[in-house]
Amino acid sequence: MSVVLQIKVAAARAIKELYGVELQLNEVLVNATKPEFEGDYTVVLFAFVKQLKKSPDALGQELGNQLVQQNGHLFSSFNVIKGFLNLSISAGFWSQFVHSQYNNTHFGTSAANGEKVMVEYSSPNTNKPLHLGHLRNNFLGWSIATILKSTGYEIIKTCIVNDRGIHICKSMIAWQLFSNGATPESTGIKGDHFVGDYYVKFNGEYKKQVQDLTAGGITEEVAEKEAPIMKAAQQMLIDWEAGKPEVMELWRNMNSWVYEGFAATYQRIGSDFDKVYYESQTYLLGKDLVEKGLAKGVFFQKEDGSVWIDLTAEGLDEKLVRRKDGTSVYITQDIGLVEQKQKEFNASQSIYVVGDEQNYHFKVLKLICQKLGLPSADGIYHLSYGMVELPSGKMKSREGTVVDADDLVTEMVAIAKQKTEELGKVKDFAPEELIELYDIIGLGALKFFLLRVDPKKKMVFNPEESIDFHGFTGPFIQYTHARIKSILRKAGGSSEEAIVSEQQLPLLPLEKALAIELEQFPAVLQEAAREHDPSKIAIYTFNLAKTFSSLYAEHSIGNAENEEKKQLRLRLAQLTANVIKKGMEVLGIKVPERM
RNA sequence: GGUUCGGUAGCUCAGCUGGAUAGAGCAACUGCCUUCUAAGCAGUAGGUCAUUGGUUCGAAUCCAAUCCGGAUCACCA
Repeated sequence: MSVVLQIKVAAARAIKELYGVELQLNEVLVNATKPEFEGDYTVVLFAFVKQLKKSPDALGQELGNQLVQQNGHLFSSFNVIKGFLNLSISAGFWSQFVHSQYNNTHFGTSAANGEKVMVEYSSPNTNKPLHLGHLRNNFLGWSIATILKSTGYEIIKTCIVNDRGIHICKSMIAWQLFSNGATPESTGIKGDHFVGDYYVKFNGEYKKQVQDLTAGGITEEVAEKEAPIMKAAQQMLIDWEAGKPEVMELWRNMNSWVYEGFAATYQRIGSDFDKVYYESQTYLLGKDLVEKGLAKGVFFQKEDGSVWIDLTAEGLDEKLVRRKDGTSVYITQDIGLVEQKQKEFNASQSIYVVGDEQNYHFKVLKLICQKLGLPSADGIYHLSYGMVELPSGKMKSREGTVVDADDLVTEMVAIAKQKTEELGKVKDFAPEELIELYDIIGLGALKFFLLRVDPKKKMVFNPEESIDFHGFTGPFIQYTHARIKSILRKAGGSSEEAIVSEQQLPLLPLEKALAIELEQFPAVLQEAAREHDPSKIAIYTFNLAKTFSSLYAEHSIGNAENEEKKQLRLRLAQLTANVIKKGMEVLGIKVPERM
């Protein structure tokens, strides 16, 4: 049980005993004490003043006395200022905490709770390579899955690949027209980029054809429909749906090139999936659910035969679920996939990591599933995240302002190499160790940069300024970890025999600050899991590293004043390294032993 | 227009279940490497928390209105 929780419990009990008033734990407000005052944690009393008909000062004195008397192991003293009861936690408590946890590499994590959660993320299109937006998605998805895993959930990571539709046909047509049979192998271009190039070529040619047609006096609207290359793409989609052999073969070929490219990128950035769904195999799902919905009266049919759901009572619109020609729409597939996942995995929660532009879609999806009575409907959770924008605004593929994922990763690793070489601290590393280190640092900087921001918020990436390696960054935290490891190596680790004197030495302010922060890690991890928010971990881990750095600069750890201090500090350092490692691990970031 | 998310230091962001004098990082400036890694530490400077009103012991935080910006409201996916 965390210290904050212990304080709440103790305070609620004391108030009950003193005044006979029963309080809920969440009615007791406990904050960290401001540095200018004496104490570690503060109970805010104003809320009780009216209810208990006591002055804040009298209440504080009585409550403080009661708490210290009854919880001598926890509290050493208290003071009351205005309506704030400042409590000092006893030095013995913190030492005991450090000495009991320093070697616990699972500190903060929870045992399996038997609950199963699906996390769907990444969801690429097979007509273009991954870009910066996908990176945010992948890092978020992987991280939230790992956070949930470390708090006791069983995780199934999934990905739905958008491998069919008109956009795929566009790249296919362009390849037929312009490639002369070129392949990734023959050109040496990574498969996903190779196919993406033909998608771009399609758009270039399409634009040209529309211009030519409008120059001939046709309106733009008609020209867009009549452009031969667009008609060819549409015909190809029809042929694909009909299963025409040569189209299918081309489709399979081009997709296999893309998958090869994706696999390399995923491997590089550390994304992986337990189950991959392909839209080509799921796009017909959900058709029977339309019938079921009609029978249940959840859906209704219009005169032209199209099928709808009326969500006006929920403040939304009428939403189409089947076209008049009998083909299904996007959301119908998604409903079908909800049912499919439920059959396969029967998870209690299903998290979709998808951009906030689809907020409305997921609201509708969940509502429809609930109305259809699908058992997993209530477990649908849209982890909605904001776009990554450039200083000039949104990234636009048409304007060539998309930041490519592979390029960015390569650049980050190159910068990591350059900075490391400038510092010249790892000259004794073997070549392959250096390559690994540059990867760890470059990717660490990138992942931390994208995960340190609240997922809900859109964020800005400026390609002109490279991502920082100082301050609130991944490399700073990695560096802190490497320093601790260096100390521990030199000290030969802390000894197994704890040296704890009878009368606890008071902790120095920085030692105590570090202990307090370390003790909060399990609660932070829980909170990040509950709120689906990795940035909580990023911020916490950074602050922890900062506190350690202050201690490091102020007090010697390996050569402390005496043996007891030395053991305490070594163990504080070791616990800090463990927590940094775990915190970074759930963000998908590795920490080096040296850098 | 409806719905919805946001607006905090020059820049990027914390803080938002109401609590003490609003915090970091970057950029700027000042110190600190003959003792554990200076990718660091200590410090200075930088704020009308978009605006107005309300709720109350107390508001960046809650409510209302207004202004600004994004997303969305497809027989696209």
